[in-house]
Amino acid sequence: MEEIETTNRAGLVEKVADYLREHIVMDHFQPGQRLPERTLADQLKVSRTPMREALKTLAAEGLVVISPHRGAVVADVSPADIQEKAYVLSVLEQAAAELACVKATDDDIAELQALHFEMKAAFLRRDRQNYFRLNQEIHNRIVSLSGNASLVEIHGNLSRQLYRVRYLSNQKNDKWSIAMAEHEAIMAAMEARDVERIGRELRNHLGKTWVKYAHEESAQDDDRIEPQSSTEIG
Amino acid sequence: MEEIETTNRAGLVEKVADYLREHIVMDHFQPGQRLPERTLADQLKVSRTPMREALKTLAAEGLVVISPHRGAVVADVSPADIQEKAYVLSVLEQAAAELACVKATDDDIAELQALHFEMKAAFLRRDRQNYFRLNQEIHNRIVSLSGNASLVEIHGNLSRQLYRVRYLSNQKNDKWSIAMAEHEAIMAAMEARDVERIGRELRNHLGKTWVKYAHEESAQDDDRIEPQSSTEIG
DNA sequence: AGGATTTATATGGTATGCCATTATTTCGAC
DNA sequence: GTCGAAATAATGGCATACCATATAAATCCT
Repeated sequence: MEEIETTNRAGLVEKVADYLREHIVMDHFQPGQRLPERTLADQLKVSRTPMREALKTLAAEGLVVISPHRGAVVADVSPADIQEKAYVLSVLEQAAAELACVKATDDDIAELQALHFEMKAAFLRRDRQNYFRLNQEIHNRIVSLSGNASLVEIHGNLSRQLYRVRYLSNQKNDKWSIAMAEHEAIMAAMEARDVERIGRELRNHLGKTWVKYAHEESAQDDDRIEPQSSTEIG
Repeated sequence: MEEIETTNRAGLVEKVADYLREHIVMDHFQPGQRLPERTLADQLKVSRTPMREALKTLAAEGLVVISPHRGAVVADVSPADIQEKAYVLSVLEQAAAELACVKATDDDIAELQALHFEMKAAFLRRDRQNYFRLNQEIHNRIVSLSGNASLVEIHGNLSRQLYRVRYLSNQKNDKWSIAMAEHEAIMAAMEARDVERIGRELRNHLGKTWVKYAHEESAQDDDRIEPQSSTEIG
């Protein structure tokens, strides 16, 4: 069933980490669920060592929690945790947007707008999948345009920790139009290179779109994106 | 010479990580220096496994960089890196201070002021050691008072990454009085619970005190704090 | 003599075995 | 019958041996 290519074992821990991350993020492992290294290692046909290191990596990313002599469990992100992390994320994205607003080239902004219109297309088609993906890409792109590597890295980590709840939220969020309007405003501010305004819009946009949907999760189990990870990893 | 207590081996990786972190942060390992796991493990009388995991932990914290099949080296924090990280740190501390300004109890603020006056005492005595320690503690305390665990954690990581340069900067910084004045202003804003003002003051305070001292490091090797880690670890 | 190729050595990556700790289950006593 | 204690099973922590790769050095060819 689940197996990882046995030849070319270089970077095994990365593959295992990616695999586990995908499954955690896609909510195939419930929060609080134990991740016994021996069992998982056997299932993936790898030894315990890369599994241990992969779990440690995910622990550093905040997706799992490792307790001494207790092992690893999927991080249980409480509603309070989600709000806290979401707040930090909004702070980081605001800072990033302000930097990007100044440093981005016209081409960068053009590309951003292209993505924005792609997303709008997905929005009009009620294509949740692509809407979600493009939304993510736009936010990540803005952070990248800040030109601050540290900011990019920290934002990425935090974003991953919130990926699951954001994904689940997107599945049931009926306030697409509001989010779209906010995105329009953000893009306009970026185009006008209005630092003050983009900060305000971004801060306003985040923190209210999907936070309140926290922990209504697992309400429906159908219509999920299949991780495809077994094929990607092998 | 360097050895770790053989009994009570619970949490060995933490001890090893603490040991290495201390030495890196105290600049006993130069940036770019290789950290061969086998050699270090032998020196510390531990096996490679906890050493590997400790290095992985430090890599996650950004203190070392691990390249595939190349091993771990002490992270070389370039001046550009320092500025980037320092900027993110200032953003985080500003956000934290704004939260703390609202959420802190009167007792919290009183304790903060007590620390502030202790620091002022150290300042008047030209006691760099305690001035530095108290300064650190005050900043960390403010972040704690934000009540945002995620913010505390991320700030802590980033702060550790900058500890070395901040420490070295403190050794030669002759602009103590300016920093002190800024601290006074921050405390005043906190006491007045003026969110707007504390954000401004904090943002102003950080980013100019020690950033420009980046990478003038290793100018003097005397008058350092000895890590004391061999005794702490054992 | 200089450069390239090959080989040797050092170092990281992975697998596995043993030991310590913890959780669970069962048996006994109240 | 229930609560507690002890034993056993399950799991993580650590050590070590083996394998793959990269870097270096040395030798050979040009």
